[in-house]
Amino acid sequence: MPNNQFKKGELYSFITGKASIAIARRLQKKFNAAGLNLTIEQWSVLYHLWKEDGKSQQDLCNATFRDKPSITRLVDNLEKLQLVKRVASESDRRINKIFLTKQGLKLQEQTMQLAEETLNDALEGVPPDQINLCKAVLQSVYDNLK
Amino acid sequence: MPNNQFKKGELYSFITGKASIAIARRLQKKFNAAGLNLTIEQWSVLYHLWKEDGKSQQDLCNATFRDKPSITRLVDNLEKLQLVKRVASESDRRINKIFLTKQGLKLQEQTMQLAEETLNDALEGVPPDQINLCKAVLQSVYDNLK
DNA sequence: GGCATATAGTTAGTTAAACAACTATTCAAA
DNA sequence: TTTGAATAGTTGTTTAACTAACTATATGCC
Repeated sequence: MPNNQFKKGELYSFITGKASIAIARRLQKKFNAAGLNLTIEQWSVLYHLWKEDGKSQQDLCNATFRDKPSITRLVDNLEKLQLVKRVASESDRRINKIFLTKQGLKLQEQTMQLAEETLNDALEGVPPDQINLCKAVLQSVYDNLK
Repeated sequence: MPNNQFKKGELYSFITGKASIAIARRLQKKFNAAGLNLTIEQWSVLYHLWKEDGKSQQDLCNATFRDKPSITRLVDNLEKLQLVKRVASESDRRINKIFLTKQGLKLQEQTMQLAEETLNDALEGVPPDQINLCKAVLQSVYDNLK
Protein backbone atom coordinates (compact mmCIF):
# COMPACT_ATOMS: atom_id res chain seq x y z
CA MET A 1 0.00 0.00 0.00
CA PRO A 2 1.54 3.29 -1.09
CA ASN A 3 2.61 5.79 1.53
CA ASN A 4 1.09 8.69 -0.33
CA GLN A 5 -2.44 7.48 0.16
CA PHE A 6 -2.91 9.97 3.01
CA LYS A 7 -2.36 13.63 2.98
CA LYS A 8 -0.67 14.43 6.26
CA GLY A 9 -3.55 16.62 7.37
CA GLU A 10 -5.87 13.68 7.40
CA LEU A 11 -3.93 11.46 9.74
CA TYR A 12 -5.08 13.00 12.94
CA SER A 13 -8.76 12.25 13.13
CA PHE A 14 -8.29 8.65 12.09
CA ILE A 15 -5.85 8.05 14.90
CA THR A 16 -7.64 9.94 17.60
CA GLY A 17 -11.11 8.58 16.86
CA LYS A 18 -12.97 11.81 17.43
CA ALA A 19 -16.24 10.25 16.29
CA SER A 20 -16.22 7.49 18.88
CA ILE A 21 -15.12 9.91 21.59
CA ALA A 22 -18.05 12.15 20.67
CA ILE A 23 -20.44 9.20 20.84
CA ALA A 24 -19.13 8.11 24.24
CA ARG A 25 -19.40 11.64 25.62
CA ARG A 26 -22.95 11.99 24.39
CA LEU A 27 -23.95 8.69 25.97
CA GLN A 28 -22.27 9.64 29.25
CA LYS A 29 -24.23 12.90 29.27
CA LYS A 30 -27.45 10.96 28.79
CA PHE A 31 -26.54 8.69 31.69
CA ASN A 32 -25.82 11.70 33.89
CA ALA A 33 -29.01 13.47 32.83
CA ALA A 34 -30.99 10.33 33.71
CA GLY A 35 -29.41 10.34 37.18
CA LEU A 36 -27.45 7.16 36.46
CA ASN A 37 -24.22 6.99 38.43
CA LEU A 38 -22.41 4.90 35.83
CA THR A 39 -19.41 5.45 33.58
CA ILE A 40 -19.36 4.36 29.95
CA GLU A 41 -16.54 1.95 30.78
CA GLN A 42 -18.60 0.37 33.55
CA TRP A 43 -21.56 0.19 31.18
CA SER A 44 -19.43 -1.58 28.58
CA VAL A 45 -18.70 -4.35 31.09
CA LEU A 46 -22.35 -4.69 32.05
CA TYR A 47 -23.22 -4.79 28.33
CA HIS A 48 -21.27 -8.03 27.89
CA LEU A 49 -22.72 -9.53 31.05
CA TRP A 50 -26.24 -8.81 29.83
CA LYS A 51 -25.36 -10.80 26.73
CA GLU A 52 -23.98 -13.65 28.85
CA ASP A 53 -23.91 -13.57 32.63
CA GLY A 54 -21.12 -15.24 34.59
CA LYS A 55 -18.25 -14.40 32.25
CA SER A 56 -14.76 -14.61 33.71
CA GLN A 57 -12.62 -11.50 34.02
CA GLN A 58 -10.46 -12.83 31.19
CA ASP A 59 -13.58 -13.21 29.02
CA LEU A 60 -14.38 -9.59 29.79
CA CYS A 61 -10.85 -8.56 28.82
CA ASN A 62 -11.34 -10.11 25.40
CA ALA A 63 -14.86 -8.79 24.97
CA THR A 64 -14.09 -5.22 25.97
CA PHE A 65 -10.62 -5.00 24.41
CA ARG A 66 -9.09 -4.07 27.77
CA ASP A 67 -6.19 -5.53 29.73
CA LYS A 68 -6.46 -7.45 32.98
CA PRO A 69 -5.68 -4.65 35.42
CA SER A 70 -8.34 -2.48 33.78
CA ILE A 71 -10.95 -5.19 34.23
CA THR A 72 -9.87 -5.84 37.81
CA ARG A 73 -10.55 -2.22 38.66
CA LEU A 74 -13.75 -1.93 36.67
CA VAL A 75 -15.09 -5.01 38.45
CA ASP A 76 -13.90 -3.54 41.77
CA ASN A 77 -15.93 -0.42 41.11
CA LEU A 78 -18.95 -2.31 39.80
CA GLU A 79 -18.88 -4.40 42.97
CA LYS A 80 -18.77 -1.26 45.08
CA LEU A 81 -21.83 -0.06 43.20
CA GLN A 82 -23.40 -3.46 43.95
CA LEU A 83 -24.08 -4.07 40.25
CA VAL A 84 -22.01 -7.27 39.97
CA LYS A 85 -20.55 -9.92 42.24
CA ARG A 86 -17.33 -11.93 41.92
CA VAL A 87 -17.81 -15.67 42.43
CA ALA A 88 -14.78 -17.96 42.51
CA SER A 89 -15.12 -20.83 40.05
CA GLU A 90 -15.56 -24.28 41.61
CA SER A 91 -13.70 -26.10 38.87
CA ASP A 92 -10.76 -23.68 38.55
CA ARG A 93 -10.02 -21.60 41.55
CA ARG A 94 -7.93 -19.11 39.56
CA ILE A 95 -11.06 -17.90 37.82
CA ASN A 96 -13.54 -15.28 39.03
CA LYS A 97 -16.92 -15.51 37.39
CA ILE A 98 -18.74 -12.21 37.35
CA PHE A 99 -22.48 -12.23 37.93
CA LEU A 100 -24.98 -9.42 37.66
CA THR A 101 -26.94 -8.46 40.76
CA LYS A 102 -30.62 -7.58 40.60
CA GLN A 103 -29.62 -3.93 40.42
CA GLY A 104 -27.20 -4.72 37.61
CA LEU A 105 -29.88 -6.53 35.65
CA LYS A 106 -32.29 -3.66 36.17
CA LEU A 107 -30.06 -1.18 34.33
CA GLN A 108 -30.17 -3.01 31.02
CA GLU A 109 -33.39 -1.72 29.54
CA GLN A 110 -32.91 1.95 30.36
CA THR A 111 -29.26 2.19 29.37
CA MET A 112 -29.65 0.25 26.14
CA GLN A 113 -32.45 2.61 25.21
CA LEU A 114 -30.14 5.58 25.84
CA ALA A 115 -27.39 3.90 23.80
CA GLU A 116 -29.71 3.42 20.85
CA GLU A 117 -30.85 7.01 21.10
CA THR A 118 -27.22 8.11 21.09
CA LEU A 119 -26.44 6.13 17.96
CA ASN A 120 -29.51 7.49 16.27
CA ASP A 121 -28.35 11.02 17.13
CA ALA A 122 -24.90 10.19 15.82
CA LEU A 123 -25.98 8.66 12.54
CA GLU A 124 -28.84 10.97 11.68
CA GLY A 125 -28.88 11.58 7.97
CA VAL A 126 -26.34 8.87 7.15
CA PRO A 127 -27.74 6.24 4.75
CA PRO A 128 -27.81 2.68 6.13
CA ASP A 129 -25.62 1.27 3.37
CA GLN A 130 -22.93 3.83 4.16
CA ILE A 131 -23.15 2.94 7.84
CA ASN A 132 -22.67 -0.71 7.01
CA LEU A 133 -19.72 -0.01 4.79
CA CYS A 134 -18.14 2.18 7.46
CA LYS A 135 -18.57 -0.56 10.04
CA ALA A 136 -16.95 -3.05 7.67
CA VAL A 137 -13.95 -0.76 7.18
CA LEU A 138 -13.55 -0.30 10.94
CA GLN A 139 -13.76 -4.05 11.41
CA SER A 140 -11.01 -4.53 8.82
CA VAL A 141 -8.84 -2.01 10.65
CA TYR A 142 -9.39 -3.86 13.88
CA ASP A 143 -8.63 -7.22 12.25
CA ASN A 144 -5.49 -5.82 10.60
CA LEU A 145 -4.05 -4.62 13.89
CA LYS A 146 -5.23 -6.95 16.61
CA MET B 1 -34.56 7.70 11.96
CA PRO B 2 -36.03 4.40 13.07
CA ASN B 3 -34.81 2.81 16.29
CA ASN B 4 -34.58 -0.61 14.72
CA GLN B 5 -31.75 0.36 12.45
CA PHE B 6 -29.28 -1.35 14.79
CA LYS B 7 -29.31 -4.82 16.05
CA LYS B 8 -28.38 -4.58 19.70
CA GLY B 9 -25.27 -6.69 19.19
CA GLU B 10 -23.79 -4.07 16.94
CA LEU B 11 -23.97 -1.16 19.33
CA TYR B 12 -20.86 -1.92 21.24
CA SER B 13 -18.03 -1.50 18.78
CA PHE B 14 -19.43 1.73 17.42
CA ILE B 15 -19.51 3.28 20.87
CA THR B 16 -16.19 1.97 22.10
CA GLY B 17 -14.23 2.74 18.96
CA LYS B 18 -12.14 -0.39 19.00
CA ALA B 19 -10.59 0.47 15.64
CA SER B 20 -9.18 3.81 16.75
CA ILE B 21 -7.98 2.29 20.03
CA ALA B 22 -6.17 -0.39 18.05
CA ILE B 23 -4.56 2.26 15.83
CA ALA B 24 -3.42 4.32 18.81
CA ARG B 25 -1.97 1.26 20.56
CA ARG B 26 -0.08 0.23 17.44
CA LEU B 27 1.38 3.71 17.04
CA GLN B 28 2.35 3.83 20.72
CA LYS B 29 4.16 0.50 20.31
CA LYS B 30 6.07 1.91 17.34
CA PHE B 31 7.06 4.95 19.41
CA ASN B 32 8.26 2.71 22.22
CA ALA B 33 10.13 0.41 19.85
CA ALA B 34 11.87 3.45 18.36
CA GLY B 35 12.96 4.50 21.86
CA LEU B 36 10.71 7.57 21.78
CA ASN B 37 9.56 8.58 25.25
CA LEU B 38 6.29 10.10 24.05
CA THR B 39 2.63 9.27 24.56
CA ILE B 40 0.10 9.39 21.73
CA GLU B 41 -1.71 12.18 23.54
CA GLN B 42 1.48 14.23 23.76
CA TRP B 43 2.14 13.49 20.08
CA SER B 44 -1.33 14.73 19.17
CA VAL B 45 -0.53 18.11 20.72
CA LEU B 46 2.81 18.32 18.91
CA TYR B 47 1.02 17.37 15.68
CA HIS B 48 -1.05 20.55 15.80
CA LEU B 49 1.96 22.68 16.71
CA TRP B 50 3.87 21.30 13.73
CA LYS B 51 1.01 22.51 11.57
CA GLU B 52 1.06 25.93 13.24
CA ASP B 53 3.49 26.85 15.99
CA GLY B 54 2.50 29.25 18.77
CA LYS B 55 -1.11 28.12 19.19
CA SER B 56 -2.78 29.05 22.47
CA GLN B 57 -3.89 26.37 24.90
CA GLN B 58 -7.49 27.11 23.93
CA ASP B 59 -6.59 26.60 20.26
CA LEU B 60 -5.13 23.24 21.24
CA CYS B 61 -8.32 22.35 23.11
CA ASN B 62 -10.34 22.91 19.96
CA ALA B 63 -7.85 21.17 17.70
CA THR B 64 -7.44 18.08 19.85
CA PHE B 65 -11.04 17.83 21.07
CA ARG B 66 -9.89 17.93 24.71
CA ASP B 67 -10.93 20.11 27.63
CA LYS B 68 -8.81 22.81 29.21
CA PRO B 69 -7.49 20.85 32.19
CA SER B 70 -6.37 18.06 29.85
CA ILE B 71 -4.38 20.52 27.76
CA THR B 72 -2.93 22.21 30.84
CA ARG B 73 -1.53 18.90 31.98
CA LEU B 74 -0.37 17.75 28.55
CA VAL B 75 1.50 21.03 28.13
CA ASP B 76 2.92 20.60 31.65
CA ASN B 77 4.32 17.23 30.67
CA LEU B 78 5.55 18.40 27.27
CA GLU B 79 7.37 21.25 29.03
CA LYS B 80 8.96 18.78 31.43
CA LEU B 81 10.16 16.83 28.39
CA GLN B 82 11.48 20.15 27.00
CA LEU B 83 9.53 19.69 23.78
CA VAL B 84 7.46 22.91 24.09
CA LYS B 85 7.59 26.20 25.97
CA ARG B 86 4.77 28.37 27.33
CA VAL B 87 5.08 32.05 26.41
CA ALA B 88 2.63 34.58 27.83
CA SER B 89 0.98 36.64 25.11
CA GLU B 90 1.98 40.32 25.02
CA SER B 91 -1.39 41.54 23.80
CA ASP B 92 -3.57 39.44 26.13
CA ARG B 93 -1.95 38.31 29.29
CA ARG B 94 -4.56 35.61 29.89
CA ILE B 95 -3.21 33.66 26.94
CA ASN B 96 -0.29 31.25 26.87
CA LYS B 97 1.15 30.66 23.44
CA ILE B 98 2.82 27.30 23.08
CA PHE B 99 6.01 27.10 21.04
CA LEU B 100 7.99 24.07 19.95
CA THR B 101 11.57 23.76 21.13
CA LYS B 102 14.30 22.50 18.85
CA GLN B 103 13.81 19.05 20.32
CA GLY B 104 10.06 19.30 19.70
CA LEU B 105 10.62 20.27 16.08
CA LYS B 106 13.05 17.41 15.62
CA LEU B 107 10.43 14.78 16.41
CA GLN B 108 8.16 15.65 13.51
CA GLU B 109 9.73 13.71 10.69
CA GLN B 110 10.29 10.44 12.55
CA THR B 111 6.92 10.32 14.29
CA MET B 112 4.92 11.30 11.23
CA GLN B 113 6.64 8.51 9.35
CA LEU B 114 5.61 6.06 12.08
CA ALA B 115 2.06 7.41 12.00
CA GLU B 116 1.81 6.88 8.26
CA GLU B 117 3.18 3.37 8.63
CA THR B 118 0.57 2.68 11.28
CA LEU B 119 -2.26 3.85 9.06
CA ASN B 120 -0.92 1.79 6.20
CA ASP B 121 -0.87 -1.25 8.49
CA ALA B 122 -4.40 -0.47 9.61
CA LEU B 123 -5.89 0.03 6.17
CA GLU B 124 -4.07 -2.69 4.31
CA GLY B 125 -6.43 -4.26 1.81
CA VAL B 126 -9.13 -1.62 2.18
CA PRO B 127 -9.93 0.10 -1.13
CA PRO B 128 -9.33 3.89 -1.14
CA ASP B 129 -12.91 4.73 -2.04
CA GLN B 130 -14.16 2.76 0.97
CA ILE B 131 -11.66 4.57 3.19
CA ASN B 132 -12.93 7.90 1.95
CA LEU B 133 -16.53 6.95 2.50
CA CYS B 134 -15.74 5.71 5.99
CA LYS B 135 -14.00 8.98 6.82
CA ALA B 136 -17.01 10.90 5.54
CA VAL B 137 -19.35 8.88 7.76
CA LEU B 138 -17.16 9.46 10.81
CA GLN B 139 -17.06 13.17 10.02
CA SER B 140 -20.87 13.22 9.87
CA VAL B 141 -21.04 11.50 13.24
CA TYR B 142 -18.71 14.08 14.70
CA ASP B 143 -20.69 16.94 13.16
CA ASN B 144 -23.97 15.49 14.39
CA LEU B 145 -22.78 15.34 17.99
CA LYS B 146 -20.38 18.20 18.54
C1' DG C 1 5.24 -37.00 43.05
C1' DG C 2 7.90 -32.88 41.78
C1' DC C 3 9.18 -29.19 38.98
C1' DA C 4 8.71 -25.98 35.04
C1' DT C 5 5.52 -23.45 32.67
C1' DA C 6 1.26 -21.31 31.63
C1' DT C 7 -2.90 -18.99 33.11
C1' DA C 8 -6.07 -15.88 36.13
C1' DG C 9 -6.08 -12.27 38.70
C1' DT C 10 -4.05 -8.32 41.79
C1' DT C 11 -1.07 -4.39 43.07
C1' DA C 12 1.86 -0.32 42.24
C1' DG C 13 3.14 3.71 39.57
C1' DT C 14 2.56 6.98 35.73
C1' DT C 15 -0.31 9.31 32.37
C1' DA C 16 -4.61 10.97 30.94
C1' DA C 17 -9.84 12.45 30.91
C1' DA C 18 -13.99 14.52 32.92
C1' DC C 19 -15.95 17.65 36.03
C1' DA C 20 -16.19 21.32 39.35
C1' DA C 21 -14.32 25.11 41.52
C1' DC C 22 -11.04 28.43 41.34
C1' DT C 23 -7.76 32.84 39.80
C1' DA C 24 -6.53 36.31 36.61
C1' DT C 25 -7.40 39.15 32.81
C1' DT C 26 -10.30 41.40 29.38
C1' DC C 27 -14.34 43.62 27.71
C1' DA C 28 -18.67 45.91 27.62
C1' DA C 29 -22.41 48.42 29.31
C1' DA C 30 -24.59 51.33 32.77
C1' DT D 1 -15.36 54.42 35.69
C1' DT D 2 -16.81 50.84 37.89
C1' DT D 3 -19.07 46.68 37.90
C1' DG D 4 -20.52 42.39 35.92
C1' DA D 5 -19.91 38.95 32.44
C1' DA D 6 -16.93 36.40 29.51
C1' DT D 7 -12.54 34.24 28.51
C1' DA D 8 -7.92 31.74 29.47
C1' DG D 9 -5.83 28.97 32.25
C1' DT D 10 -4.95 26.14 36.80
C1' DT D 11 -5.92 22.95 40.62
C1' DG D 12 -8.25 19.06 43.03
C1' DT D 13 -10.69 14.76 42.79
C1' DT D 14 -12.30 10.48 40.72
C1' DT D 15 -12.09 7.05 37.12
C1' DA D 16 -9.56 4.64 33.75
C1' DA D 17 -5.45 2.72 30.71
C1' DC D 18 -0.92 0.83 30.31
C1' DT D 19 3.24 -1.43 31.96
C1' DA D 20 5.69 -4.21 35.07
C1' DA D 21 6.00 -7.03 38.84
C1' DC D 22 3.67 -9.91 41.74
C1' DT D 23 0.58 -14.18 43.94
C1' DA D 24 -2.01 -18.24 43.37
C1' DT D 25 -3.69 -22.06 40.89
C1' DA D 26 -3.51 -25.44 37.20
C1' DT D 27 -1.18 -28.36 33.78
C1' DG D 28 2.09 -31.23 31.68
C1' DC D 29 6.22 -33.68 31.51
C1' DC D 30 10.03 -36.28 33.67
